[in-house]
This record gives sequence, structure tokens and C-alpha cells, in this order.
Amino acid sequence: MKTRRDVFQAIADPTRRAILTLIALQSLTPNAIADQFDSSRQAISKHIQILAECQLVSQQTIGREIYYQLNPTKMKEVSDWLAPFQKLWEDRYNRLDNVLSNLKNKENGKSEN
Amino acid sequence: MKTRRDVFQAIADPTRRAILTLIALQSLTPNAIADQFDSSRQAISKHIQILAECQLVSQQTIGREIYYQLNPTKMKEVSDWLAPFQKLWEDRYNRLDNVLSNLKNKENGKSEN
DNA sequence: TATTTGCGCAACCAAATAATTGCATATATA
DNA sequence: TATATATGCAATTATTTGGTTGCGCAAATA
Repeated sequence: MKTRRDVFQAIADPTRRAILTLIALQSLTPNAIADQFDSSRQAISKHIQILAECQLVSQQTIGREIYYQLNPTKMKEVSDWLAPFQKLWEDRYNRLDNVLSNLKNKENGKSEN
Repeated sequence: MKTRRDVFQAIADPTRRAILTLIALQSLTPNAIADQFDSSRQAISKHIQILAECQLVSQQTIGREIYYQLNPTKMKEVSDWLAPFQKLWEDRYNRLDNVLSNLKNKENGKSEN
């Protein structure tokens, strides 16, 4: 198994994103989490495992219950990857348009489709 | 095909993230993009298609070449999802710890594993 | 102690994904 | 016009994924 288990792959699934949102408010057990979804306990448990593997959640055992909590630090990794792009969507006059204009100028008079 | 094609799923793949980084600097053709990777042109082309499907990139045809450019606005969607979590990783005294402490207090004297 | 509950683990299955190969089409170029 | 180039599209395949079912174990409860 290669099992590329990184943060980006983990948050690709909508159920897992919902789980993260859910436990951001408070730590919950697998059963408590599963109650919030239509999926089975085992299905949710697998999602939690994936989140745990890439350290998006941590766990704390109390008796026979396991409370899963969000690890916000790991969430930050996604934000860090996005940061360089941020100025692009903030700046309406970004340079991407200019690059394309230049390319079109080079083609000037050749084809106009 | 169900084909859940959203931004989160699109950026889950490391090659696609690399493509986004690449074209953030300047618009490029599929061949120019493929040159930067070990993957075949078709493989890259498929990744570009996926990025285009969820509007992370837009295209502009010039002659027989197609220039793909980043659509930063769509990137922002990921950032928007992350925003609510931001204060959690910025605040070292976040309330998640408190929630867990409360749960442990309820269990006080019962089990201590 | 006997039973119920909470949970993880392993096997299995259908669907989705990533990549390859081959082909078609439109635009350049000789 | 004939050929080369840039690209998309379709079919195929191996791998990954998300989910189910069944089991076992430890902790709580009757």
C-alpha cells in the first residue's frame, strides 16, 4: 500500500470536512460523531482514522470512550499552502491577465479565433 | 459516474497542486506544463481537465495552442472554508482543551487510564 | 458474574481515480 | 498540398477509496 495520507487528501472528502467542523466545537466520541451522519459507525470510524493518520485529529481515551479533538495546527498547513495565492484573489488587477495579453500580442495579426 | 468534482478533491492531488503553483506565475499550454513533470502529456492533460471542471483554471485558445491560467477566485473557496478554524490555530488557549477537561472531571474517580 | 456497550480491526465489495494507449481534429509549416 | 504539431477524446487497466459486515476485546452495567 502506498497510502498517500496527507492533509489535502484528508479534507477532500465532504464527510471528513463535516467531522472536522463538528469536533472543532467540542471533542466527541466516534458514536457521537456517527449520530450526526447517515453513515454507519464503522464508516465514520474509518474517516476518523484517516483524519488521525494525518494528525488532523488527536484522541484521548476516557474509560472505554475515545474523545477525538481537532488539531488546528495541522489545519494551518492547508492555509500555509494557500497563502501565496491569496494576493492573487485579493488583487483584481493581477498580472495573469497581462501575461495572457502579451501572448496574444505576439500572435497579433496571425489568427483571431 | 457520480464524479464528485469539487475544489477540495481537485487540490487533493499533489500534481494538480503543483500545476496550480506553476500557472500562478504565468499561463501555460498543456505541453509546457507537462514538460515540468515526469508524467505524460495525457496524464497532465487529464489533471488540467479536472482543474478546469471545477473552475480552478480557465483557458484561452490562441491558434492551436490553449493557454491555461489560474482562477484565484476559486482558490478562495478553500480559504473561506478554513477561515472559521483560523482562530483556533492562532489562539494557543483555545477552548478545545477545556471541553476535554470537563469531560474528564465528570469521570473523576471512576477510571484513570 | 453475565450482559451490554463502545470501539477497533480485518475481510470484502462496488465505485471512483489515475494513468496508458490509440485515435481524431484543427492549426501551423515545409 | 503534404507533413508536423498541439490538443482533446475514448477505451482500457491497475489502484485507491468509501462503505459494509462480522468479529473480538475491554469497560461499564445489571
